[in-house]
Amino acid sequence: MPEGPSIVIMQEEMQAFSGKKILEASGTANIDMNKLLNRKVVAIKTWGKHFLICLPHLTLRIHLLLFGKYSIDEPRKGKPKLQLRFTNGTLYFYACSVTEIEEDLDDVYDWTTDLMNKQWDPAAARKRLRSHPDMLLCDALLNQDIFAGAGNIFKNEILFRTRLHPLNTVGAIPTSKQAAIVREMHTYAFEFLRWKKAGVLKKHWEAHTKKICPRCGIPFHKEYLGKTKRRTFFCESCQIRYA
DNA sequence: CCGGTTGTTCAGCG
DNA sequence: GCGCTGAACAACCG
Repeated sequence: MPEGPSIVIMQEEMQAFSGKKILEASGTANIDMNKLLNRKVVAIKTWGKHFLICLPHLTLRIHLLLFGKYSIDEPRKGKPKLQLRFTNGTLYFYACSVTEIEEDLDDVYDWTTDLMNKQWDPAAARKRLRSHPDMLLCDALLNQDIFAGAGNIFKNEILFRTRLHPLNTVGAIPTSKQAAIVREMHTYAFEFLRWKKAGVLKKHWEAHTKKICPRCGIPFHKEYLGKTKRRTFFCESCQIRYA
């Protein structure tokens, strides 16, 4: 579930609870459930992979990590980390991280970094990318300070679309390629959203989990690369290595 | 049925 | 203090 577009879908599914009062709060998360009682959800927001339930002067930050799941009205097996009952239904969150944010969200989050946000700023993203010349592309494309909401699927698909080898450093590639990464990231984010909603996301993968390059037909490499050591699928022939 | 993973944080170590 | 490694979390798919 966890990449940015999936969190936007979750937000849409839970939007009916915005404006509602918490009648019951429980779960294994290490927060004080009592203080949530009778408080009104003033907004539900997202930033990258962060799902934000805003109460007056307090925000619950839910991160699904790798395995997290949620449901509405239908409890799953296992103990929820957080369960919130409202007049119009109950929200369940499993295997996730739940933390509290006391500060003003605008002081915590740079909304221009979030691929899914209206305030997404490609020029600012190019600048942030450029500021890490020694970072490998396979790490940069997962960096939430540069591309909030991007995940491993994004990384593999964008590197393939831009014909860039994952082991290039940011500084080694042309400025035009840096711009192409930023552009494709944003384009793919909304394709991901559309395809995920339609249940056809996997069908559109060109690189992620693939064994053969769809462009030239030779076998993909599958390696765990970079500081992030995440699965990377790439074509040694089609994806250019500058340095 | 087991192995692997759309992710992040933190403890422990050198 | 730094960077690196591994653990922890714990659900589902193939």
